Amino acid sequence: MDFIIEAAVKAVKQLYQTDIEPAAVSIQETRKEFEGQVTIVTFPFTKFSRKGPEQTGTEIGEYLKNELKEIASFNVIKGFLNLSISDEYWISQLYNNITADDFAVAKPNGEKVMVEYSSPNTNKPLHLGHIRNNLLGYSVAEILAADGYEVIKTNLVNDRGIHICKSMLAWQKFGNGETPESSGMKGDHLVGKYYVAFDKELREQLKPVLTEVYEKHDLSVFKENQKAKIEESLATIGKVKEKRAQTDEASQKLIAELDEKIAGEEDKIKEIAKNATPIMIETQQMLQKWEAGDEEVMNLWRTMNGWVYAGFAETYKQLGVDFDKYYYESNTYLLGKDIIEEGLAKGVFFKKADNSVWIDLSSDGLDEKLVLRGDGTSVYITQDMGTAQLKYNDYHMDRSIYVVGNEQDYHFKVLFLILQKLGKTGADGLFHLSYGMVDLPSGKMKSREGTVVDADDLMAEMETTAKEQTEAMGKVDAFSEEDKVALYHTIGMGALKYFLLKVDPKKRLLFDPNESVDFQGHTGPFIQYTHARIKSVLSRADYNAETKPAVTELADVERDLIVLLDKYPETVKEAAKSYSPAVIANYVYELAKTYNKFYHEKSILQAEDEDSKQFRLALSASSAKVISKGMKLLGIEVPERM
RNA sequence: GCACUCGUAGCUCAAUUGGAUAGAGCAUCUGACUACGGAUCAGAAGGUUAGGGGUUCGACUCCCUUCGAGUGCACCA
Repeated sequence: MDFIIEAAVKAVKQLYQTDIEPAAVSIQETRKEFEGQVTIVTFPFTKFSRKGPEQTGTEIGEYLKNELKEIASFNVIKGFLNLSISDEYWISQLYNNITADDFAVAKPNGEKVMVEYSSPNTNKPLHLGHIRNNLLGYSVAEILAADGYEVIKTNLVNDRGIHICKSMLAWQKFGNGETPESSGMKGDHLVGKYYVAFDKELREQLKPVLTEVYEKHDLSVFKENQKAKIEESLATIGKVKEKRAQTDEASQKLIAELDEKIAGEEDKIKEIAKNATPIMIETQQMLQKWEAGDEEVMNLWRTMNGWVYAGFAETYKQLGVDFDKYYYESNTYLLGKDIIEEGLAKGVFFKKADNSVWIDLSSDGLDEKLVLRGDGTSVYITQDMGTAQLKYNDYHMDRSIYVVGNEQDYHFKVLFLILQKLGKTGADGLFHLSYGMVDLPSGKMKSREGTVVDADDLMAEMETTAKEQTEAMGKVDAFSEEDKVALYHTIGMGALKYFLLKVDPKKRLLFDPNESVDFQGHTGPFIQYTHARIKSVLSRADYNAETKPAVTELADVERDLIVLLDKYPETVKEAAKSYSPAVIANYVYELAKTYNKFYHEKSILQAEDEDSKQFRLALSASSAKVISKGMKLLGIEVPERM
């Protein structure tokens, strides 16, 4: 609708002798209860016109109507100028733009963008939280590609570290040589099983250590600094308990607070005490061996990671996501130290007496942040600085997007700020696509309480539900077994993906495992059904896409449909700009809904005449095309029949 | 304690980024052509946008404040 904005700018200049920016023209879709398709808000112009909003609107309306042949009529209600654009214009949009093969196919914009997503740990299988991450990352990559970017999808695999050693050690101790082949388990699940086994053993071994602390008050197994921390916590617990004893039983809120405080301190002690268990000490030793390149440990590491990768590959395939480039932390965890040197030389970082390196971000409203330990070893952020540099060296991308949960907001704020202060090329193009956690009705998913929703299980359940629902309708009896299986996958995944993607990424998402994902209403299958139905109609008709039927007037639903279809390219732009698949999801739903309304109101195959029929077929074909394109941006397939 | 995020119909989500009478789906109730596919469509009911104050011609949106929920504040990753 740029031509309207342009004309409005001209109108203000002609009528009120004032130059305004195109961005200053507030333009929006006309609300359904009023006549017209495009509305200009005229309140902002009253200061130039020095007339009331109605009169200003009328004057601009008159001007536009004379100036633009596309404007058939207008009406003014309060400060809103509603423009009715001619049917001729909409019909020509359909035939000249929407039905064209290159409709909404963006020209390459010459910019490169990297999208990093998934980034799993190789010690346990993927869960629902990972699913959201993967779907978001994949979809954002698709959307950016559709907007003309060259996209590189990357996966930074967390394949090393103490947590990986935990499952390795547990397998060594309790595994009896079990393999995916011998157990029939998917590799990632098998490794996850030993991660759980480790945790169980750790809890057993923790009991005597805690007894030492709480009953015998013997802290001799701990190092000096650990001792000090435990003593501090013990002292706090003592004080809080005293206060609790004096508190009136009636003030329940205060008691709850105090109990929480005690639990918090006890957790701190537990964390420290864990390190004194034999199994944790062994794990630490294993990690040291790994870092030293010990042959036996490396072999075990390679073998078990290999199992996990095979498992992940299967999950990714089911999910329909993929990557152009894998980075492994085992290759990147030592990076970043040269950047420390660089930062020190530039005066961005400073050194403390114990040789540790820091950055002072207090002028940016943040704290001092450690970037290198006193013993010269890296911390998390050191490594991330190095990896950012590595990625840039590899691809020289203009932008880099990290799809990571919002619990790491602070980390990325700091990381990006550091890179900017270092004056790194590309630092301004960094963006943390921070998404909300997936919660259950009971709150967070907790592996210890067994409430984690496993990715593979969930996908399998979705397919089963799709199967039940479809069979109940008895519409696929003619399908081959193979086609049925494929269809159930398409529908089940469509329901799941749409359910997760229709919500604004920033917002937390509630998932109730006891309530199956819907297949009716505002859902993926609703949209898939609409597509299949259109295809069914098209297959029964002799649709001629080449000729242009002589149609000059539109029914309201027909016009609504074209207006929506016409909006698709700018919707993709908006989604790309805000990195939000939800924008696409809501648009496609609106489109499907409008098509269904049209379908019910207007007969296609029994249209009044051949021109109308061909016109409605063109509308139908275009709707199917845009539904299919939009859903593809969400990573959702649409079936021909269902 | 400090910082950040969030709070919209019973439930799950929208609201063109400050615009008109806050819209959808689910659930509830009422209807639909002997069908171009009923996983659909039409309608009813459902709201003090957590509460209070402010800025503005105009506030779900911006500012202040109270309440409630979540997350982060390691020489862990």
